[in-house]
Amino acid sequence: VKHKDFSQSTCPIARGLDLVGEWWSMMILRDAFFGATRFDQFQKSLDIAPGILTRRLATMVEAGLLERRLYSQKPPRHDYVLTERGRSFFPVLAALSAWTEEVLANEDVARATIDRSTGVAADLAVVDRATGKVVSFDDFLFDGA
Amino acid sequence: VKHKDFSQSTCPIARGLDLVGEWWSMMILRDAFFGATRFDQFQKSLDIAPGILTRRLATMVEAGLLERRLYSQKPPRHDYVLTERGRSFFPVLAALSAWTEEVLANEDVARATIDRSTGVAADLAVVDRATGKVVSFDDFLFDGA
DNA sequence: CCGTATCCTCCACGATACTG
DNA sequence: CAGTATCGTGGAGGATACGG
Repeated sequence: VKHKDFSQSTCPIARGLDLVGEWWSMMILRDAFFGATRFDQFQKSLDIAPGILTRRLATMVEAGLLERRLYSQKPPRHDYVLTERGRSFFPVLAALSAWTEEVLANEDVARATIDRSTGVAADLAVVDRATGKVVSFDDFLFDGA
Repeated sequence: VKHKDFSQSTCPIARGLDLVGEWWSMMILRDAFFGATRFDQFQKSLDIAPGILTRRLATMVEAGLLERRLYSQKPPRHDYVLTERGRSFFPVLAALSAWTEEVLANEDVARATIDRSTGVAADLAVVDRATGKVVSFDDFLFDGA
């Protein structure tokens, strides 16, 4: 029996984490956004055990984030390419990356060690498409109340 | 010895996940954004075991996302309130929430089960503050290349 | 080069009982 | 109400060997 199963949850955050919440998933997506498609590209870049990479790749294909595309008949070889759904996850990763950089900017030690080239964006904001307004926690509070 | 320790990683995504990557962390943040501050508010809302809630709360305080604030001397009682760092995580959660709703909008069964009130935003976009442009994967590709 | 198979470890999480 | 204490488990992740 699975510990956490939120595939039936009504909360979009829980459902989202159900799809990409495993630790390596986001890292694999990051590499995919950077152009990786081959098994060993992911493997070397992430320094991940091959067995667990196989598993993560499989669940992500199942979740519709990646597509397994045959590029060689014999021996059978596959590319793992982002689906539309996977590509649409980009803003989330960008937001996370931007948040971390913002947070670490205040820590002297961390600043020197952060490699911006592995980040995806510098300074991001989330806006409401309808109004064009920046979505902040304070706005959220007002709207919600 | 810890399995995954990316506190020294140079990748902002890995570092970010190191701070909020545990499954319940984001759910706790969600509740905090919705106004929860007391132990049992989180506990009942999330239906989480008290022991693990204690641990998650402690690590999140340690990570600087929450602040433990004494509101009663005897017996000693605490509020868990968002720090500035915690509040600044809001856009990430908003982006994740928006992504999930977008993804599930195409699934008939899911559509009926999603409760928008537990999401944080209807239709969001992530933009670059400097240019005001919407951040998409395709733009990223062009900029990167 | 692209994985699969196997075995192992550890810790996040679950359940429950209990206390000031 | 606001937790602490204890015990148990499954699965994510690790290491390595092997195969087409």
